[in-house]
Amino acid sequence: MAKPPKENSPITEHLAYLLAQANREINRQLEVRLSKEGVPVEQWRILKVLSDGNGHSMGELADAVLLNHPTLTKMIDRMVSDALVYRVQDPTDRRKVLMFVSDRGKALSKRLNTLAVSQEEHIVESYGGKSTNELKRLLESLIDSSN
Amino acid sequence: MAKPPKENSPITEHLAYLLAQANREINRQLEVRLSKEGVPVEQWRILKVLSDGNGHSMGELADAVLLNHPTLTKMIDRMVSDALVYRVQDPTDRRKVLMFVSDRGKALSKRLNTLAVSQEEHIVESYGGKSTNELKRLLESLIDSSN
DNA sequence: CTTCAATTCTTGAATATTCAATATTTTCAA
DNA sequence: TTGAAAATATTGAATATTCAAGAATTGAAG
Repeated sequence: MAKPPKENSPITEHLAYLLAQANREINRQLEVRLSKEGVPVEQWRILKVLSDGNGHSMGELADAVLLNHPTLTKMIDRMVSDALVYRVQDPTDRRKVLMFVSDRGKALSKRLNTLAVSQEEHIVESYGGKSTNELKRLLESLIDSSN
Repeated sequence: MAKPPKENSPITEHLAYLLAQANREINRQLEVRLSKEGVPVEQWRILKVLSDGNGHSMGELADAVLLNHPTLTKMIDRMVSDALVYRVQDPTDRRKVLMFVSDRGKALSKRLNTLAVSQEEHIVESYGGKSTNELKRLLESLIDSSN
């Protein structure tokens, strides 16, 4: 039952490749939707994570939104300029910076979520709800098994 | 049965996010393996695709290896310097450039494949052969349904 | 306590990617 | 057959990402 690809089998049989391809495609579609608000996918992730209203440290946030620390720092700089988020020094550990979403950021986040949800609805339509749920379940457990 | 995320559900319930997360994780693992040969994942893809021995145009290749044209051009420049691949102008359509893999490139490709296969074997061990195959099948059909 | 190592975030330089424009060749309609 | 439009690949400038180093704070061992 276990069938890793053979040495000479096409690249399209590698899990790593299929994941990259699927991710690229879905990400591109999402990008198109979000471009209505002129915002990259990463900013949607950031706003979504911060929208729980709690402060999140840069380290936490970087993990959650799948960005390296320096990349996140620079993206947050831009978002601060756009008044979408703001920094507060963590009073209990002054090495840390806690990020919060502004009202403006919350409003944008809401609009972005609508767009993201509508994308997923579109996927569910063409791909099927059952497949979508199975795929999600399998991805979650792959991620779990990789830690 | 169809359950797209609600507006306020966590980002971890979005297919787009799960794909990005899984891809990031698996890609990172592969990167570690391939670093033994000092080669980025994209070069593995390129060498693998070219290893069928046929000439592939830059356009074809860019699609196959999931890179934009200019990015591919520059990566190929490096690989030409490293004598892994070479360019030939397509005699039947001189707008096109056909890429071929050199002997040195073939040898490297073989070693890279061993590493990539061993990664997938490792995934199969911890994640299970059944899950791996199901996941691959679902990813393939997601990709199909997105065209 | 004090000092040294670890943690957290940011910065700057090096590197890579992307966007828009260019050059070349082919296609095809008039 | 000619000339305009489309297709293909590359280039250069603008942008973004990454790597390595730095600054500030905390933790913890002696």
